[in-house]
Amino acid sequence: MTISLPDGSHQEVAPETSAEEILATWAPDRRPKFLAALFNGQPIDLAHPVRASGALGPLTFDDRAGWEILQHSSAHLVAKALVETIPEALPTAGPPTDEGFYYDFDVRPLTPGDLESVVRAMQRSIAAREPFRRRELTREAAEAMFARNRHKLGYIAEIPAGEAVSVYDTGPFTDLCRGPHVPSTRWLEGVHILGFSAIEGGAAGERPLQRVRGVGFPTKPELEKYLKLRAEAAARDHRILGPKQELFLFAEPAPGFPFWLPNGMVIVRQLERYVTEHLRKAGYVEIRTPLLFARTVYETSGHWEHYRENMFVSRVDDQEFGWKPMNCPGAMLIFGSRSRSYRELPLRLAEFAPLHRLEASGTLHGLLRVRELVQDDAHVFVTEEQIEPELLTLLAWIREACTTFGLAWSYELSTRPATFLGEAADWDHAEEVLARALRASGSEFRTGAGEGAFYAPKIDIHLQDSLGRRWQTGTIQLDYQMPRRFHLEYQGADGQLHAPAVIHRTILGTWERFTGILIEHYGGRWPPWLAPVQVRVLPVTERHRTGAEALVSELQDGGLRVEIAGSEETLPKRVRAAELDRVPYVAVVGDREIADGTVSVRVRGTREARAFSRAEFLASVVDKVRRRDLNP
RNA sequence: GCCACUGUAGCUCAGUUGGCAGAGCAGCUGAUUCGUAAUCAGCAGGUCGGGGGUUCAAGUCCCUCCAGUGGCUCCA
Repeated sequence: MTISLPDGSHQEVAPETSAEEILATWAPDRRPKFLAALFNGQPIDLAHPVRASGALGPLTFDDRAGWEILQHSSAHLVAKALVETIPEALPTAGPPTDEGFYYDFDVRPLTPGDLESVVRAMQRSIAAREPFRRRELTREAAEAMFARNRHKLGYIAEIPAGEAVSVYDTGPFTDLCRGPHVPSTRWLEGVHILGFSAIEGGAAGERPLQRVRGVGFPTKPELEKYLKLRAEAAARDHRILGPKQELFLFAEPAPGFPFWLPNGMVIVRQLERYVTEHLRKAGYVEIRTPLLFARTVYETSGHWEHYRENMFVSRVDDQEFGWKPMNCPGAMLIFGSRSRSYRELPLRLAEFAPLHRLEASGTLHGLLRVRELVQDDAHVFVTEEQIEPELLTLLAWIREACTTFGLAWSYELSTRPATFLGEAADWDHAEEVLARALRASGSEFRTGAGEGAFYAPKIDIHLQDSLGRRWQTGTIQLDYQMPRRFHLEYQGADGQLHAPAVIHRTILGTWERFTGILIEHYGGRWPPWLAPVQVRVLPVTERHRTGAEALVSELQDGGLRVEIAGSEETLPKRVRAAELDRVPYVAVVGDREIADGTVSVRVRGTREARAFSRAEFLASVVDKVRRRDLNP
C-alpha cells in the first residue's frame, strides 16, 4: 500500500497499519500534537487501521477539524461524567459549536451541585487517561444496546442502511457516535464547563432537555489563557461599564427601556453629529413623523400581519394605535402626500425617531437588545437605475464609518424569509441587485438564507468587538413591496407613472446597540472626540485653583469638554481617579505651570507627564478631536 | 415567552442549625494643602427586590409576583 503524506512524500506500509504509526514514522517530533488523522479528506481516529492506499495527514488542535474533534470528545466526557452522576439521565446529542461544544440530556432539571459532581467525575476520568475505543456493531446490536434511550434509537434509525453503526467506549461508558475522537481523555485536561440550561425538547409537551455547554483545550495553560480572555471580556461588559461611567442605566419599572445619563448623551450627540454631517453631504433631508399610527397604516405596510407580536398597541377612543417599530410607514406617507416627479429622485428622507419593539422579556440584553431604540434611519426613494449607485455610496460610507470607529465589520446578505410580502420574482431580483452591489464594492459576504425582513432582502452589517463577538448593526434593505402597498408613484421622463423602489438603511444601526458595542470595544477608553470629559484639570493645591479655572475656561472656549477636580483630595488620589475614569487628558496646574504659563499633561495610559504651553495643548487636543483620532 | 439560577447600603461582597443587619470602596463632615494610581479621623447610608404565608421569632423556610443573569426561542 502506498500512503502519500502532506509534504509530498510517500510511504510503503503494510495493510492494517494504524494512522498513528504511519504519522509517527513520518514526523516523530510533531507526533505529540497529533490528535486524529485525515485520510483522503475524511477525519479518522489515530488508532484507525489504514486499509488502502491514499493520502494521509495529521490533525492537531490548530486545525479546525482537529479542534472540533477535541470539542466533541469533550462532550463525550461530559456525557460519561453526567451519567455517572445521574444514572437515569439519557444522553441525546453533543456536537461541537462555534465556541465549544454542548451535550443535551433527557433528564430532570440540573442543579449547580450536579455540575460539581460532573466536574469531579470528569477529572477522575482525565486522570485515569481512559482511551476512546471505537467499535462497529450491527444495527440490531446497537438497537439492543440503546433500547432504553429512545433518542439514540432515533439517531440509529437515521443512519443510512449499509453504513456502519459505530460506538465509542470511554471506560465503562459507551456512546453512539460516528467519531472520530482524540486517543484518550488525557487530551481533555483543558476541558471547562461553561454552564447549563434547559432547552426546548423535541415535541410539544415533552419535558425540556438539559444542555451542558463547555469548551475544551488540550492543556490546562491553554484553558487558562482562554479563561483570562473571558474575564477580560466580562470586565468590558457594557452593562457594568456603562453605569460605572454614568452613561446609561436601566430601572426595574422600565425593563428594556434605557435611561441615558448626561455622559451617555454626550456620546449619543457625537454619534448623531457624525451621521448628520454625512447626511448633509450625501443629499439627505430630515423628517419627523408620528410615534403612533392607527392600525390601518400597519395593515397597509404589512406590519399588522407580520410584525404585530413585536408591537406595542394602545387603544384610543375605541381605535387601535400601534407604536411604530420602524420608521418606514411615516416616510411612505410623506412620499405619497403629493404627486412626485422623477426629478425629485433619489429622495432621501432621514428620520431619527424613537421606535418601540415589544421584544420578548428573555431576550433583553443591556443596550444591545432594548424595547425602545433610535436608529440613524433613512428611506431613499429611487428609480431602478439609481439603485446600484446608491448602494455603492452606502457601502463606501459604512466602510468609512467602521474605519473611523476602529471597528472590524462583515456583511451578511439576508434573503427571503418564510413569510414575505409580494412575489418571489421581485425578491430574487432584489437579492441579486444587493449581491451585485456587494461584489462591485469588492466586499466579501455571507448569506443568511431566510433572514430577510418580511418586506425586503437586506445587507446586514455585523460589527465585531475587540474580543471577536459579532453584532448586527447597520442594514441596507432593497424594498419593492412597501411603495406598492402604499400606492406610491412618480411621473417619469416618459410621462408615465412608475412605482419607486425604496432603500431602507441605517449606518450605525441604533444609538443603543452601537454605543453598547463601542463601550465594549473601547473598554471605556473613549477616543477624545467621544469622551464625555476630554480633559480633567487638577490644581495641585487650593492656591492653584484660580490658575486651574483660567485653564478650564481657555479649554472650554476652544470647544472642549473639561472639568476641574479640586484639592479636597490629594493629588495622587485625583490622578488615580482620573486614570480609573479613563479620562483622556489629565492637566495638572501648580506653581511651576502658573509661573511659566504651561500645563503638565498626563495622557491616558501613560505614566509620565509632559509640559505643554497652554496654547499648544489646546491646539493638539482640538486637532485630535476634529480628526476623530482613536487615541489621545 | 420557555427552563434554570440570582436579588443584602450607590458599588463589590460577608451574614453560622431561623435569634440584635456588617465590612471595604464610593458619599458627607472635619483636619491635612499635598507634584502624577489610594493622607488621617469621624459621620451618615438598609421596606435584606415587592406581596403573602409558616413561626414566639424570617435576610435565612414556603408560595407568588417583579427584575436581572445564562441558555433556548426570537431577532426589522
